[in-house]
Amino acid sequence: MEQYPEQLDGVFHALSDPTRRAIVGRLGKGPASVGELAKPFDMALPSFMKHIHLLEESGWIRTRKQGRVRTCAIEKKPFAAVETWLSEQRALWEGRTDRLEQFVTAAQKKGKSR
Amino acid sequence: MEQYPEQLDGVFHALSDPTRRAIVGRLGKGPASVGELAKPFDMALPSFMKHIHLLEESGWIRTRKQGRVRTCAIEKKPFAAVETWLSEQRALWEGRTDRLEQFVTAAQKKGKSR
DNA sequence: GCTATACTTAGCCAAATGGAACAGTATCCA
DNA sequence: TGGATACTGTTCCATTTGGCTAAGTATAGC
Repeated sequence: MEQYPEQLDGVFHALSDPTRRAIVGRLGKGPASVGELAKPFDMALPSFMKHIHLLEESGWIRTRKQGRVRTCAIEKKPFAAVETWLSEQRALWEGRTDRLEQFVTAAQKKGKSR
Repeated sequence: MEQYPEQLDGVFHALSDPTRRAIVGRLGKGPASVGELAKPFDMALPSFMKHIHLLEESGWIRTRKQGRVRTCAIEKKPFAAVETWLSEQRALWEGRTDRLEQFVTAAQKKGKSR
């Protein structure tokens, strides 16, 4: 149930940048190449790549290079980590831990598969 | 439904530090003074205060000074903001937006008041 | 009034972040 | 083979972060 705190550091830090949230948002609709992802942003590619790397290191995306194209896809585990943290907090301020398990399980069923 | 993106920057950034997550966790159990909050941390007070200020600016806590004691309490709005973002993402990858409203409403009912 | 308490303000520092430019490398296609 | 495409590696830069110390202010209590 508990997350390794250092992991959460990265998970949340990744979301603190609008470019990265946008990337996660875009990948929610399906995988895409770095080039595709970069197009909407007025930013040099190397700068953009830093965000891609950070997202990969923090676990939000996974990437695979085939030929000269690197394809990116979303990872769902971090969402669960964030949800777990949220529900732990709610459990605290509601003063009862029994709802914790309930809430997480329900949330993950909505998010369904992996 | 949409959040102002700059607000989300701060909301997530605040959570990317373990000290700040711990403070939020502690305040989930009820209000506390800066001194009380700082006790568990092996950190100079001015350093600790920076975290308090950042949490206040990002909206996670509200503080009030009475006499020489500043008391801190949790704010619940940012939780809703995070939950909204999460559910928007889920809605995306589930390919249907109709569940979005549902999920948020359900989640907020669990978090109840405020 | 004096002293201890509870922050505050100010300034310093090393490391990390988020951007840039420029020059590679590795494929793909004609 | 030769050029265009899609990254990648390297280096640079200003700003932000997260910590520190030292000194200051404002109550609270005796």
